[in-house]
Amino acid sequence: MKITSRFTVAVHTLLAIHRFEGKSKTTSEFIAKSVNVNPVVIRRILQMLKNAGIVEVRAGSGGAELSKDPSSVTLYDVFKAVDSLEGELFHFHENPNEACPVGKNVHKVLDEYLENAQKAMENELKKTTLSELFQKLSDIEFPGGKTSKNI
Amino acid sequence: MKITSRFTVAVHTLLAIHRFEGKSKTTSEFIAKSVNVNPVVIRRILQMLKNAGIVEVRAGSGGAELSKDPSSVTLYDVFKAVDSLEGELFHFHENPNEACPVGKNVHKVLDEYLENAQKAMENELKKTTLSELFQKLSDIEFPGGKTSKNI
DNA sequence: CGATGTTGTAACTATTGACATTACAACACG
DNA sequence: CGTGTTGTAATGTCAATAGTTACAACATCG
Repeated sequence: MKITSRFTVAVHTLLAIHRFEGKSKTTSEFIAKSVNVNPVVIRRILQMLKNAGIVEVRAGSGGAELSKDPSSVTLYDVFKAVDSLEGELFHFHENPNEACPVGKNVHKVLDEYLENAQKAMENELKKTTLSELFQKLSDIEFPGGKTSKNI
Repeated sequence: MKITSRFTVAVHTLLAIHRFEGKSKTTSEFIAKSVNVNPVVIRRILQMLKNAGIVEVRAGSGGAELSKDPSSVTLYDVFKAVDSLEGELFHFHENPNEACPVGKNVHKVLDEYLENAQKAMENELKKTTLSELFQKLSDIEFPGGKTSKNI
């Protein structure tokens, strides 16, 4: 029914990695405290982000960092990395009756529109990059912009 | 993770009600056979569609029919009627740590973008009306258009 | 090189929500 | 009135997420 919280946890994780870069070692435990979930959940998500080439994770020594320019990573990339809808956002009932003219054709009638709806959502996510999010967090934290990294 | 199959079942139901109008009594059992689910599932969905003012259901005598002009009912209306996301498509982790600058502000940073993504999807669904779907089903069933109702 | 802290991952549990199913009272209409 | 249907509650089943424990593999520091 809803999209997993993995997605927002992943974004939260990336925000934390950036925010505390050079300030704290961003271990799974550290991030877990900020998100308020079990560290294993963070490790699992870090793995998915790693597989998507978005972060580097240091086994042993601990901590994670971005492995891409944040202006080249969109919310969509993060979404795809962790929330594998395996393609489909909408969930079709499995076995419509092929002997019925409606059951036989529902897919042909509907699929196109459902696809478009999903794509509209995904395209919207593609509009936002991590660097925008970092900037926004910074703006919220330091309204004057004094301590912003971007001066 | 995914959107309930209730949505596609509901559309299927509406297609069936229209397709068999005047030809068969569209009881929950009849529709259930086309969709291939339990009749109770159809009754529940018919209730939700009724509450949304989209259909009339005849208790006792049986059957259901559209109570609105199909050109005024969009996929979005159906979606809202049966798949109560209670607002949110995306699912936020519950209790981010307020003591952490990231945990304290994730919502402020992210909400706007998530909302926009959901709205993009919903707006896409608003573009399609039931009458378009009926027409499309008819076109698929009767490619020549001979038996189409719209001659 | 060994102690320490961390990741990577498996295994198990708890919880949640959708859907299936059974059952039956309320109801409409011939 | 009898039949077939809806409306709805109660219960069962199943899949997926997330929580938790546990531990081997690994990196780094002293």
